[in-house]
Amino acid sequence: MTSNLTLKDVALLAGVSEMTASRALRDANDVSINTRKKVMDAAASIGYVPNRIAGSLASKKVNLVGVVIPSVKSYVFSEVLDGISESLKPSKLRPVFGLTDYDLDTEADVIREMLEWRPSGLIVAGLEHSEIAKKILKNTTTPLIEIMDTDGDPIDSCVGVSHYSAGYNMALAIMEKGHRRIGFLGTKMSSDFRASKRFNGFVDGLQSNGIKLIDQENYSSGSSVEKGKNFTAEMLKRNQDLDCIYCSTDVIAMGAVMHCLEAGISIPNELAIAGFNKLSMASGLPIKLATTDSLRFEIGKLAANMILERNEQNITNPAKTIELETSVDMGTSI
Amino acid sequence: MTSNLTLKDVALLAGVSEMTASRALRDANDVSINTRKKVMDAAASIGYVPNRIAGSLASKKVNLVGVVIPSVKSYVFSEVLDGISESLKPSKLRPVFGLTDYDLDTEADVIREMLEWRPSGLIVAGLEHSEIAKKILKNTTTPLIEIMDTDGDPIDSCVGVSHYSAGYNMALAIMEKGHRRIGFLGTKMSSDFRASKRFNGFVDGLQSNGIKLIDQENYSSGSSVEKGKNFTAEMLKRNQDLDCIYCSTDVIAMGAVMHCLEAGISIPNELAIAGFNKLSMASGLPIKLATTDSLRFEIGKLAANMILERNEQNITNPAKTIELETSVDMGTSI
DNA sequence: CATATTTCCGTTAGCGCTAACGGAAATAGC
DNA sequence: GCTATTTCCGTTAGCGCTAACGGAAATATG
Repeated sequence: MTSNLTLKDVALLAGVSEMTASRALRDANDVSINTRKKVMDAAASIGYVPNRIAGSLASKKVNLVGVVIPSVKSYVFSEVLDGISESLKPSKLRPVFGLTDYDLDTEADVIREMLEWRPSGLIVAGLEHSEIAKKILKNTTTPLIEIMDTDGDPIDSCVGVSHYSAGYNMALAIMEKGHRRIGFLGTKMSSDFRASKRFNGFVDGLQSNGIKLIDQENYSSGSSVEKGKNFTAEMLKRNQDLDCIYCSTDVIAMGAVMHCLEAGISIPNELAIAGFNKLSMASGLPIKLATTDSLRFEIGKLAANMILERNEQNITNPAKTIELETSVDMGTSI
Repeated sequence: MTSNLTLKDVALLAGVSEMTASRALRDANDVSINTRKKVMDAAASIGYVPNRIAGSLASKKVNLVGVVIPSVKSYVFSEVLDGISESLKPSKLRPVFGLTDYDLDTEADVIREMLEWRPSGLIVAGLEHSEIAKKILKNTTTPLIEIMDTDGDPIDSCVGVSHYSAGYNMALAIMEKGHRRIGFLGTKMSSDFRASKRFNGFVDGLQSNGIKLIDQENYSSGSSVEKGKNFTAEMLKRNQDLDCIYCSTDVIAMGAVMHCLEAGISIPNELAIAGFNKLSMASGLPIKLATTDSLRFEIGKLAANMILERNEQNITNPAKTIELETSVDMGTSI
């Protein structure tokens, strides 16, 4: 409500019509310097705050970009958001975030609610959606960018990396370093499709050299350093000859490193450890963690830029998929 | 645009008036079961997505809550957002986030933009704002909750902890453990008011026992484990008899711990370390970090609940400040 | 100086929806 | 049976703003 002041109040005070006041405040170009100043002063003096709801309805333009992500707690999507914010900053578009909590039904609800606001664009994390969500997304004319992941069929445009390849290439890198008795540690992947793709890529990568996973642990609930530590200990107890653990995220890998530090296990001589994401907080570790940069910031930037492009041109330009190349960051832990 | 379908299309197809269609879709209570079904089916068959812009303008209700925070990268505000999301989930209100990047001018812009949408409430992190922002906030009738921090003068309502007390009490806890030669490590605090309040409280706490800070380092740019590690090394080089470092966040404290692990410094015998926030990722460390829980999740929940309360009652209930009690979590690092 | 052009501002008509009222049909009451 | 009540739906008006047009005044053109 902010107060009940409307454009009429400003116009009356400035002694002009509502239309002129509207133009002056939006600095459209059909207003003289004098009247503009009058209007501006009038608006400032009464503390007028324009009503964007009304403005958007009249102009049929809503300068918002919906961003649908699973969570803000995972240290992963925050950088995506940052990239989006940076790209949109110089424009009139503003991001609006919605959280799905890794649940596809919630995602469908969030997407529907977002579209009810008629945003200028929609950025959605991931390629997997419920049937309802897919139907809604296919039906809309709002520019849509699915991000993070390119292993699948985008509905419209897409920016991401191949998580399958990331897993596959990490397997090759690990084997090249001579490791053969390899375990996998991650969270239950039924709802984390990208982690699951990395896992599949990793297994196939090992397979290309005739190697099979010795052990795997998929614990439920989210990633944490502490769980990484505990499950590494358990896995090593089960398989005393294990010489490498691939973790589905750096957070878990940090836990694995912590266990080694505590137990006096030398990395990578006695145990090699690799993760995924290239999280900045892992950079404080005594060893440099082997990982794959998931290019989160860049993905955010590019996705937002695609929305901006589509908004400038009125022509509906065609769907485009950008697959960013990842490479294994060897570090000193494998 | 989502498509150009309007209520009129639905009404026509269902053979009812726009008003009836509107009522049916919002499940207002003046529609028979038959016609409701007719309308629902019609809407579903053509993939109608209601236009909330128009709806909000007509009903003068915008079920959004603006949330203004500095950043999503700091591992701190994500839990606040989570608390807010959880509180709002069962209601019709939805959170909309805006980022200020720790800049008060940006904050003022974000607040202004938020208010232009006439949200049902506004949650803003911190008590320090630019003069412009203060003027806007004082002028608005939108329920406002300032969060995180209670050391200052709230404009309207407020939920948070006393950062001054947190620093003060940590000083007492550290001295009680027998430490006397104490350093402080943090980021430059000109823009991080809460860190600055903790620092002041800490210094005053030491002072209450006649103790002065031996050394302090305030590096620019954000917190990171790596910087915590490096600056700890430097500080120890400067002051070889230091027996404790208080870090302005757990992230920095983790870096300090990392340095000790690498350098073979025993914690807390040779060096005591304390942080702030009680971040979950610190729980994987070999020692339990002494810290103060900043109650981020709870703050988010309470703030959102206050908005909900205000929305239910039409009476403008009075401003309220909730100061949550913090306590020092001793851990094993001091 | 008359005409063409530009600059500036107002009027009209809606954007797509809902609040509020009113009225017809269906049900209840006695 | 007729009136009182409830159930259901439509009509009117308007939320606060802007697009589009048009027209008067100021300036330019030759």
